[in-house]
Amino acid sequence: MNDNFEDTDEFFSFLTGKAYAALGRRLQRNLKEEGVNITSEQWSLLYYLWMEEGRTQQELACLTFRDKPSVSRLINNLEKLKLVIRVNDKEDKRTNLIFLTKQGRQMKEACLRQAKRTIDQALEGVTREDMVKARNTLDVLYSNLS
Amino acid sequence: MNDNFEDTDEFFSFLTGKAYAALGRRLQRNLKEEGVNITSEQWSLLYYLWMEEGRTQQELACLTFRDKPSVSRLINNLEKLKLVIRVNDKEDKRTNLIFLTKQGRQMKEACLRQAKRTIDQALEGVTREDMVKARNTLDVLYSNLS
DNA sequence: TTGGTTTGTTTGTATATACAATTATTCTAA
DNA sequence: TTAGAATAATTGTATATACAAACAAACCAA
Repeated sequence: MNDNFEDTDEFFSFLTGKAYAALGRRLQRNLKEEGVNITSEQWSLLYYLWMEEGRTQQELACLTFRDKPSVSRLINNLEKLKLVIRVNDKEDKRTNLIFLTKQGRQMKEACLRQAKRTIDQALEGVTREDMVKARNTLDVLYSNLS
Repeated sequence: MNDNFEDTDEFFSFLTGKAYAALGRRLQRNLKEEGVNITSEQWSLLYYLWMEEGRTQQELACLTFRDKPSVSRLINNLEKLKLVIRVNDKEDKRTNLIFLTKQGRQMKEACLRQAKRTIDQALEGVTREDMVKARNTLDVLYSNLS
């Protein structure tokens, strides 16, 4: 990279997270159309539970790149919505295992369908190659900063 | 894009915004090292004021891709920190023009320096070409969703 | 000129996030 | 076996965000 400050503008306008934010808003909107009222953040946590239940909050924090308090509070909200339950682990009482409720499990189909739809909308005109490349660049960036 | 759900995983893990979040955290940390205690969000708003003062909140909202309430509250906080002031426009009393205080103006150098440093840290091992490509991909994505 | 619309900002309300400190449980090493 | 370290989760506090609704000023058309 060269040294002038114009890069600052360039860089931050590309990485302001606007694409990410727009994607989250669209996902939420698409879910709403399907009658599902959850946030994109809640979606991302549920996603890993649809893949496999009984994870710890710690695991969910790792998977979703959040800190533990954030996950704790996300789960509070998901519990209020009756989509998940905390089950205190009998083996290790410090740990909560997070399970889907029946209602949470039933949403899976519709939610994955809307996620797919959101992605299709987002990626119109983007080749798979470009998408993978961008992903890799962002991954390098993330690991540089971690 | 093909149709299987594995893409969902791939896609969302790349676009969880983790790179963006990590960048913001690092910027904030770097600023703190320099003795500047502002958030990365506050930085991004100040950035456009360092380039040109006297902008309206509306303009700042556009430039930073935030909604108007978000900008209003960001400015509340920046006012508390004595870094900016609202000046009610005499031509159009609906409008506030946002100016830097002396203190806000003095931070420019240090803040831009730390931004540059943050970017250098983030982009280690990333070619300019890859960075521009990723940026373009994200821009397409954003415009698809807007 | 006046009444309806548009525009710029703020307020209300809910969610999400970070960081630091705390609590509760488990592990571990003397 | 027990005291101190490590681990899982929660709480406190502050910031940022979205969406909807409210408010005030300005514009505009009949």
